[in-house]
Amino acid sequence: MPGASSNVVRVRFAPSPTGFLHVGGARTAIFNWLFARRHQGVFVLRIEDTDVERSTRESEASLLDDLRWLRLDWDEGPDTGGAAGRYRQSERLDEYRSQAQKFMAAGFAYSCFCTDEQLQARKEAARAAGRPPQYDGTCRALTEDEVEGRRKEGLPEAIRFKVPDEVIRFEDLIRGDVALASNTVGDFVLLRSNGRPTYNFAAAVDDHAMEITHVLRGEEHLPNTLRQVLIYNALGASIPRFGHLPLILAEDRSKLSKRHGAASIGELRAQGFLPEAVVNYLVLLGWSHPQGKEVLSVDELGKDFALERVGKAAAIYDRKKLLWMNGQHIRRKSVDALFPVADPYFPDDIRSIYDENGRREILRLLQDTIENLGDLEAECAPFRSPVQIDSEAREELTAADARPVLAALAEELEKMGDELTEPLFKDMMKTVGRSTGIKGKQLFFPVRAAITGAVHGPELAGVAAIKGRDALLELIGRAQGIGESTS
RNA sequence: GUCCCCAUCGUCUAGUCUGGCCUAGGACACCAGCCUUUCACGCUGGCGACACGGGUUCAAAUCCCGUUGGGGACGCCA
Repeated sequence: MPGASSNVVRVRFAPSPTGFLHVGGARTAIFNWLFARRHQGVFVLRIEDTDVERSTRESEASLLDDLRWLRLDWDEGPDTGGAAGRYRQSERLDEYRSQAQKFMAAGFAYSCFCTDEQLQARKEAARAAGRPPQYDGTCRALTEDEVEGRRKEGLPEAIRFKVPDEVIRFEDLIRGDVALASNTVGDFVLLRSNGRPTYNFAAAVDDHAMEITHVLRGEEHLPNTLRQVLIYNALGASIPRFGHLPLILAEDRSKLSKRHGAASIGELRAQGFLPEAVVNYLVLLGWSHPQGKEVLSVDELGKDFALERVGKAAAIYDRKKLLWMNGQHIRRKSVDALFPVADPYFPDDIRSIYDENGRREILRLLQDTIENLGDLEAECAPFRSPVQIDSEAREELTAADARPVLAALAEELEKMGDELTEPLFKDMMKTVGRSTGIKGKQLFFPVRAAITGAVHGPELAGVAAIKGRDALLELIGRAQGIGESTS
């Protein structure tokens, strides 16, 4: 595919399949995806599984799964094929090996036979002496004979890049002019002694082979960018544009990592966050809409997103605002659009009591109150069977006014046909109020307590209509029993 | 330790490039009130920041320098 260059924007998201997708990675993926969208470009998904020990196919599968859930569709990737053919680095080993050989031949790289122990010892010594713990170039000076000798001894052989002494300058899409001195890094490994490439080598070789035009990634990669540019130079290739995104930090201001609670996308999904809310929230960590809009649809984001409005300062991940954002998106959806995604979050007992229409009605009632779909579990309490009566509700049922109110309501219910609607229930309550002379909270609390088991909850008439006459009569009967036994 | 990056309300941010319109705007959270039979939703209001010190300038949140603070990177991890 080299040679097929054109002006299309090509970006990539290149996770390593060593764990779950987490908000930091997701944010990087989102920015790349949005950038591709905005420029009618190509979004490439590449799997960086060069670490044999830690990479797993399960992680890869869950990564793709989370990406799909976020609706970040890729144009080229491990499952789609594409111009580059292979999008897993483990399937591209021949590329890295042959490139490493070319570097050796051209004098850009050399063999290294240092052992882990030696490396470790020198690193500690350097640290103790207050020097940066970089590779000291021991094997750089090896003669051809010495190299041959070590090979014959069967020593493990790695290939290191001969870092030239120079200053790399480039215009970062987000941070502006960046100058990085190559003497801040030692001769780094290109090919491990097990024949696998390291991250920096594989990433640079692939970004070049896949004709990536813009590399958007977290700021922690700035030192890697230096190494990768050096490789690009050795390749004789022109470098892509780089943009280093500000980091997402945990509440304690350290880099957000797996230890920091529910920061994995999978968990957010399990808890009932909507993908559009997660995307919306994460984009706002570092980017702001030109008109200051906050609640945005994915389409709006795709239309208005631009790197120019991405800031440089790290941002702290705030779950409270994510929750608020999620509530906003839940409320924006029509019940019909929300139902398919919300339905799996109904607890099993509710599912067995109410059919699809029943659950849809419950959702309609709860849509304005919940912050995430996981709240459905708790908010469904009034609809469970049997209804649990909490202590506050119990107190209401033993109040003096409870007995006449409940009796009158039961009487009204007995008189009606079987179709109980919200307006009908409201009328009944009016009638009960008139006949008993009780009004306001004294009128409503006992009824609420009897039919929902709590003094707080969704709109009473709505609950009543969903439950229906027979269930109501039964609940009232039970409540009357409680009122009498305790009074 | 060395190198690099960053710096506006507790948090996300607008404003900074192109100094004056900034007695610094919005959002989350928090507090109060309203709405409501309740909780929530919603609405209204309140609290709350230009890290500090020097310059430059008629004028600085905005430009420059320093200090402090925070973060990241220094792997045969990515």
